[in-house]
Amino acid sequence: MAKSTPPPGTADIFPEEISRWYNLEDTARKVFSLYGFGELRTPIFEYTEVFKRGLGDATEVVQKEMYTFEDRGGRSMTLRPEGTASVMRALLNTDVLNGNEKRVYYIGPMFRGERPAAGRRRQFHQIGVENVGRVAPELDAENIAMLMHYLEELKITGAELLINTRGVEKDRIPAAKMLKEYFGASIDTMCDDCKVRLENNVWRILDCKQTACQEFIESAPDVVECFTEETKEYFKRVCEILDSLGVKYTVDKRLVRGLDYYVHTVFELTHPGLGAQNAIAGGGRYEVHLPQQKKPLIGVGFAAGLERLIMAQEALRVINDERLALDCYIVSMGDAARAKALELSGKLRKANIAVIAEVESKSMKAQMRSANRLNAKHVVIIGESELEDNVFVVKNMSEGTQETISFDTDINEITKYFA
RNA sequence: GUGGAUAUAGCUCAGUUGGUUAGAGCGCUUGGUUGUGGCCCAGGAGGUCGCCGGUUCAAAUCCGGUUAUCCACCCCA
Repeated sequence: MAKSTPPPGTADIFPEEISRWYNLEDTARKVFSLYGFGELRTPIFEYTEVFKRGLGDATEVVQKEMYTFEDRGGRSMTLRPEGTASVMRALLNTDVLNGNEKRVYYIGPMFRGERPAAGRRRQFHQIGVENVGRVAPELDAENIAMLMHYLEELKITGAELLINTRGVEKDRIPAAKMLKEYFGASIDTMCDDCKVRLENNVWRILDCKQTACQEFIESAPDVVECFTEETKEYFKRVCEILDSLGVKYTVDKRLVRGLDYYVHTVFELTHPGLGAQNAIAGGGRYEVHLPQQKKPLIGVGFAAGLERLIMAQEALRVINDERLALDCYIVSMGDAARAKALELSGKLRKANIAVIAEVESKSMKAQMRSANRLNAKHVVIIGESELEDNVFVVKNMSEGTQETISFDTDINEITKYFA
């Protein structure tokens, strides 16, 4: 069949389902602004280096999921696979490097060349926030609290929050060494992915789901033991603040996350209503290195997947089906009446009344059915007799009542009939 | 990249061990007294059964290939 399907992993979003999206976006704007965040819109593609450096060369995302292409000048560009790197690149133009705090959020499409599955698209949409420029456990905790606040407003209940600490660079050197020694002893019996990870990203082994690797991961030494007291204290403070804010969480020592820029607090929010791809949001504290920058940009943030938030809402039967509100549908009989209908529709729209005028010569019954199908609140009827008297009829569809109005009536007066 | 499932009307799906003009519900459309919607009733339109090839007197049905979609692995939002 010659149906037209969009490219794999992409989807058209039709007017009937768009109110879900408005809801997620409007709620985000409302909640995030309560915490002093403003929207930042960055380009949808960047120099490839921004992501390579920003996310880390060894990450899965950079290695095999990016949509990279050459522009006409032969420069390597990449469709953004996530939002943080672009935001940091943009903020270089501000004074964040001097210790000034910036609070921004973004909403938009992201692109990863993965095999589509439930809750996983190649073009998907994220809402993310970044609190950049300062390091404080209070901010890590507030970031998580804001995410929970957002979810609450979306009526998404039953989500599980997992948190962990990744330490900072100086904590990781001894920790990575320890893990390497530990896993090195049994790497021969572990999965192929882990063999690679042992060399370029030992931490990710802790995240491995292969059954063959489980027994080794279970009894792996606790990396936190290698962390400095300062780092441990930082995480403890984050947990304490979350407790005081009444945020429920579970510490998961195996939570690593896939991007290299994370330090200190990392977290993931999962929901049982989603299937295998059950993370609806994730984030943490980060240090992002950008091309030609000596100092990394520091911040804390999260990103939530809009498609997944919608899946969670649907699983919870959160109703959100505002239909297109049509104030008026104009039924006309004959060419002369139709001309009058178009004239009237123009006037009504300028008075902020949403109007559709029927343009086909259908029977009145058919036109009335159309009005009903479109959920019109009122119907204007213009037939031959109305034309003769220079009037039109306004019918209130829910009441079933109707009134006759002269075309000469002042528009402000006419408007009242559509209230 | 690897595995599994599916592919019939705009949508959701039936279609028996191959057998005449391929079905239902919803939707769409026309009408049910001249110009009034929803409910109800009666008609109507709409499908090269994903595509290509094979087996057969005969294929939506069996076989092979191909493409697409979905699900899972993986990874993450």
